[in-house]
Amino acid sequence: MAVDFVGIQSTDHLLNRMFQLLSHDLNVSSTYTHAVSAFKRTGHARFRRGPSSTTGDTNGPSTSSHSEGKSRDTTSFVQNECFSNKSVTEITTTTTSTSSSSVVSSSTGGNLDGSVSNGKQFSSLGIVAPAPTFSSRKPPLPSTHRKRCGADRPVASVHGSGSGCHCCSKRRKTGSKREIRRVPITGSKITSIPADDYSWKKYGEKKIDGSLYPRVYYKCITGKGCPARKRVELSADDSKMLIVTYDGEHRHRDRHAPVPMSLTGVYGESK
DNA sequence: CGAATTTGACCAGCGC
DNA sequence: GCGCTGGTCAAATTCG
Repeated sequence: MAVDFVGIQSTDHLLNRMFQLLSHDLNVSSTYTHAVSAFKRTGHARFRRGPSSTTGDTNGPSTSSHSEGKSRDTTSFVQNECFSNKSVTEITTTTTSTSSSSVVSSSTGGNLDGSVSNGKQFSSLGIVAPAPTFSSRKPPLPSTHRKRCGADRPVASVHGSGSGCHCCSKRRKTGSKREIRRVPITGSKITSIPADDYSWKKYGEKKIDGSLYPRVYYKCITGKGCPARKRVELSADDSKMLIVTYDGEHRHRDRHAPVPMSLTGVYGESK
């Protein structure tokens, strides 16, 4: 579905426009409104301040540089719906590739996602509302800042997978356990996101080529060093369905995080 | 101040 | 071999 954004001149305008389009599709008007409100008011770092030099940068995204060459990268968006435990279509596969054709295996009430933080975390999943890109953000990091894949590269400390450096283990692993679930978007309140069996921390979000919706990445923080990951995205062929892909196996005994749900998120991860 | 989230940048796998 | 793209990192930001 190609969306023509020509003529959109402000963030509000853009949001409204998106709202109109999406309301058509999803019939989520009230929820979306709610979401937008939340989006505007709450959450951490939802909006970033522009560079200090941008006093009164009402021009919005300085067309300039912001994404330019790499516009494909992350895009912020607004969540509109929450998810219900009911009728979760669970598609389980243990695959070796990335695609997701699959077979329905069961429906467990398993929740999908967002288990971590009372829905805050889910602010990102759902309807895409192209971000109010207010600033150009931080300047490029010095090349020396980044860890490099090489002999001197630290072993995946954050990932905790303990196997290889962070980047060497990040791509399309073949043979790794993968489970794909399709979950309907049926909720009515963005704050009533069901808890998952595990605690997850969002660590990234990416606009996927060919998809209207960004993909959100989570890592398991239930157990220290657990390599399990999951990705959440809206189904391309059915905007009312979410696709939750679990990657890797959990390496801990407890299914639930040993921390109060209110303390979800980064737990023990050091910077 | 710590926790949670956002998001630009980086990097390697993969397709052509 | 090169370019594209998905996956990840981590600084920046905001809120409780």
